[in-house]
Amino acid sequence: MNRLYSITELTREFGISTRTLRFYEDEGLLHPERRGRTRLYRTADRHLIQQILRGRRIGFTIAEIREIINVYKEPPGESGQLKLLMKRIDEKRDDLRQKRRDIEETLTELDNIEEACLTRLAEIGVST
Amino acid sequence: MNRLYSITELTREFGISTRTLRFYEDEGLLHPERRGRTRLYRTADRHLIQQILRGRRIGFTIAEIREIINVYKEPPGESGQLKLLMKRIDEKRDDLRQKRRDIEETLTELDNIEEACLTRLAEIGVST
DNA sequence: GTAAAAATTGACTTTAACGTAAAGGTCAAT
DNA sequence: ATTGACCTTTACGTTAAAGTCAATTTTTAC
Repeated sequence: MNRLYSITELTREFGISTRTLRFYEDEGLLHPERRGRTRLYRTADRHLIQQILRGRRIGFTIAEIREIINVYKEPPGESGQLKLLMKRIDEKRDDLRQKRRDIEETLTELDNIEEACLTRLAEIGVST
Repeated sequence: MNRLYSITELTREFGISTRTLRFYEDEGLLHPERRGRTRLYRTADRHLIQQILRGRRIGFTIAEIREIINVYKEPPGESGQLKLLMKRIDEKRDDLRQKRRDIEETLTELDNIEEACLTRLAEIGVST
């Protein structure tokens, strides 16, 4: 399954625009091949896009996403750099854990609101 | 404990700027009292700010936060409105669940990267 | 081989969520 | 009465992440 994807094929699959994919390319997140001037995306690119979108959904900036990608591509070799990276990772992790707590709380809150809605509907006498 | 808070007191507590609090007020999220021209925040306002910041952390827009606040203030009385609201809530919930999955995955990923860092450090021969 | 559909680049625009700067009012302490 | 710490409003600036538009190619379909 090492087929090639066109840009619109991917925009449809992921619900994003061509502008977005080119923007990510300009930002150095993607490097699709070219046949002439036309972009051709491989499976690896597809995976990268999934990661990028996942990062985007949880509020990472392009710069942060690029940083993670780059770490995968070439992890730092020097011990100072490695330690710094680990510190940054720890911070990010705390961030994400806080976010997860926020989400739990908000989910509970939404449950409560919905409950109240149902009660209200019952009062009004509407069958759900 | 129904004391009053000044604007800077709250900015310090929450690590935000006065600009931000005034902005939230302009956006109709907060309505602190006034003594003369000076804003005075009550405990209820403090709680609201916490909710606002929580919403912000998980990526809600001001409009979405305002919407939630307003639902609390005056839940819709008409059945059509209620049903619409419930639909919106369901969507938001799906959103948040997706986000939670994204966070879990990313946390795992960060663990892996950190692991790799530790391995690398050991190779280099640095004692952590 | 030609027309329509799809892709390209480049430049300009937009939106949200504040930041920042100007220009000053208030009040307590020195 | 001056300093310093806070407070105010108004208004323009900034940044990230695309959206939009126009003017070309390029590809695909017939």
